[in-house]
Amino acid sequence: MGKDKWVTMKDVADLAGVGTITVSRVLRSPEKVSEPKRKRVQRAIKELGYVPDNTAGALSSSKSRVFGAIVSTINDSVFAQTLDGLSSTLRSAGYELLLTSTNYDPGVEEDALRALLARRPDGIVLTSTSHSTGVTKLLKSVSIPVVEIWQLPSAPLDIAVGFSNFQAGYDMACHLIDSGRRNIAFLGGNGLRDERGRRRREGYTAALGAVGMSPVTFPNDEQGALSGIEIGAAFFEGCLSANPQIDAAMCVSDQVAVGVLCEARRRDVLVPGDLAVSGFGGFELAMPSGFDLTTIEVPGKEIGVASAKALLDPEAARANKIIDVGYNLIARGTT
Amino acid sequence: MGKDKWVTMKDVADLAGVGTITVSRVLRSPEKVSEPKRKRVQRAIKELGYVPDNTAGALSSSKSRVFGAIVSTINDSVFAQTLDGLSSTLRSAGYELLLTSTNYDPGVEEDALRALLARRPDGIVLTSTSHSTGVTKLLKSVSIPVVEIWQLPSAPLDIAVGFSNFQAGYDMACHLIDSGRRNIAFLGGNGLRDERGRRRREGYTAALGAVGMSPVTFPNDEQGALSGIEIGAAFFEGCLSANPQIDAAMCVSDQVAVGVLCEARRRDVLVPGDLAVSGFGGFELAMPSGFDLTTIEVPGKEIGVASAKALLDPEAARANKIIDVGYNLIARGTT
DNA sequence: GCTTGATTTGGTATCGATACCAGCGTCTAT
DNA sequence: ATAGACGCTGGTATCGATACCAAATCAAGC
Repeated sequence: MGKDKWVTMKDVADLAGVGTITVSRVLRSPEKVSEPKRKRVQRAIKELGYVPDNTAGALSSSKSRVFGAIVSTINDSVFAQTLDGLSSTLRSAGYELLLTSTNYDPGVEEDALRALLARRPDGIVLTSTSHSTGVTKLLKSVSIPVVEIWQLPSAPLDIAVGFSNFQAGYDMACHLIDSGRRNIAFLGGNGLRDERGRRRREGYTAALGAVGMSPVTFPNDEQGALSGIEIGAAFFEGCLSANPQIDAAMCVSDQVAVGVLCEARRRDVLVPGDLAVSGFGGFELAMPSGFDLTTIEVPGKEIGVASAKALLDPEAARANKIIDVGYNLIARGTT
Repeated sequence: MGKDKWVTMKDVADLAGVGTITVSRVLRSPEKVSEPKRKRVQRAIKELGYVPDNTAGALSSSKSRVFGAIVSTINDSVFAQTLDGLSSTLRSAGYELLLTSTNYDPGVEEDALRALLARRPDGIVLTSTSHSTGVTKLLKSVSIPVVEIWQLPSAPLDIAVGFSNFQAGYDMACHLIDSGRRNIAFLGGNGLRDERGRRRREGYTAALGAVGMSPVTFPNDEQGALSGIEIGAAFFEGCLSANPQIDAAMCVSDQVAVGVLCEARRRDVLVPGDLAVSGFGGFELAMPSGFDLTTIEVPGKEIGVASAKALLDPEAARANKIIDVGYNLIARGTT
């Protein structure tokens, strides 16, 4: 498998006839090196196929040029967009991303964080907002920027980028109420693990309360293990057949909403005539050429890009600590 | 902001009254340290809140305990599953994952690879299979395991984990032919960037050729910029209205298939009566409670897990170099 | 009691880059 | 002509952990 040894900076320096520090400068601050030497060093780098060792650089400069990210799951298109924005913005600034997922298990967050900190990252991105005391303590003892994303916490540890899930839930419920619905059920978002979904549900409850309506409860309300689309389908069994007065299904996600829509078609329930349906996320299938689903579109990629900027220039970001990227309620054919 | 200095191994050693090397051993090979000292060291670690510095460790042991991954895009549910499997398997073995995406731009692959190599990873995972000469040269000059995933190359650089997209396309086309379809169109997978989709299309062409049928071509066949669901919807404009004899739409992905299904409903085209539809990927919406879509289910997570195992034990994996995880053709209601 | 061998422990050099500081040459101002 | 300033360059110490080797400890066997 090729040679076992890496070319070092010294090799390059010797070939170019300069000191190692000059090679280092050519890479990190070329403007400080005279034209002829710079050219010579660059030629030597190319000739030897030199790839610098950033771990060594990190040790001596205590700047790792790496950022760490802890996400609840990669396997969700909205997070994926965020990671995409984060990773490409960081990379074009010469930084790398260390990725860890907790799979919605808060117990592993501290371990994951320790493992990340062991790489001495220049900053950290977290998706969850309620942390164990161990995690909070670790984060506070560290002097690097910490960015919490997606759910805006009331008191950010350092910097937060996202939007209010509560407000989004509130707005969507208002939209359904305004369009004449009177018996609105909320589907999903009751698992302990999905904090963001729970907030949306809370917003829904609050909006109903504000106009004197009360949430529709139904037995089959605990579907932790089901996938989004199955929750949507199961809704008809547990809820609609028992509570035929329900005229709107406000879903915690587009996936759940699509599950509802698929099952509605099978049962000849008219949407939006008999039942209004709304989603959350703004993913591809909600578009007019797909399900034409009323949903809340979240700027996932923008969250990633904004977080990256916050990491790269924490001082500027700390000026207003909370960066609200907002969301768009898009009313379409299903309501 | 907290304090600016990290606790070092020496601090722990001093508090516990041992040498630094003993602390190192407690962390890396506890069984080599006597019970009392081990306990003492562990208490000191806890008391000081010591977090080891792996960059320093990497430098002296030349083992970074980090693996690098270069993917075409994070923003695709199948890759996300793979990354999930990869990252969780690696993490439970004490390794971390450095993630980079190329956004399907082969031009950035070499840069991304150089950046990864600068972190001296213990191994690398790549999604694409056709690399530039620069990339190939770099990978060959390196003595770490290189795992190519998803598309199985004919001659792997080192280790490959995935399945044959060609064969999958072939099988699906056969399924459609066997169920009596005679005019089968292939949708998508014609972009230059999506190599895996192209292979599926090639399998389709080959299967048709084997029974003396020829591919259905249609004008609107170049939809590089459209999203999957839009390609599916556009199909009706560019193809079906002009070629009404078409009786099957074999789609490069589940997303495209869903686009076709949504539009078919709008136009009252009967599925599978007038038109058979098949997808690829086996994602959530293809399930019976969703679209009940005939599709090819790919074990995305398993690819991630198998790659992780290959990285962790390259010698074992090199025994058969190509690890075919296979796929499942699931015939459902749309064909 | 003393040797042998296994086990446990610590000192020191080392990994590859960068920080810091000193030295050199060139240029300008006096 | 000389002093001071500035741009460029290189030597050496350093970052924090681990490898390597040697020393110390302990148990068992004669």
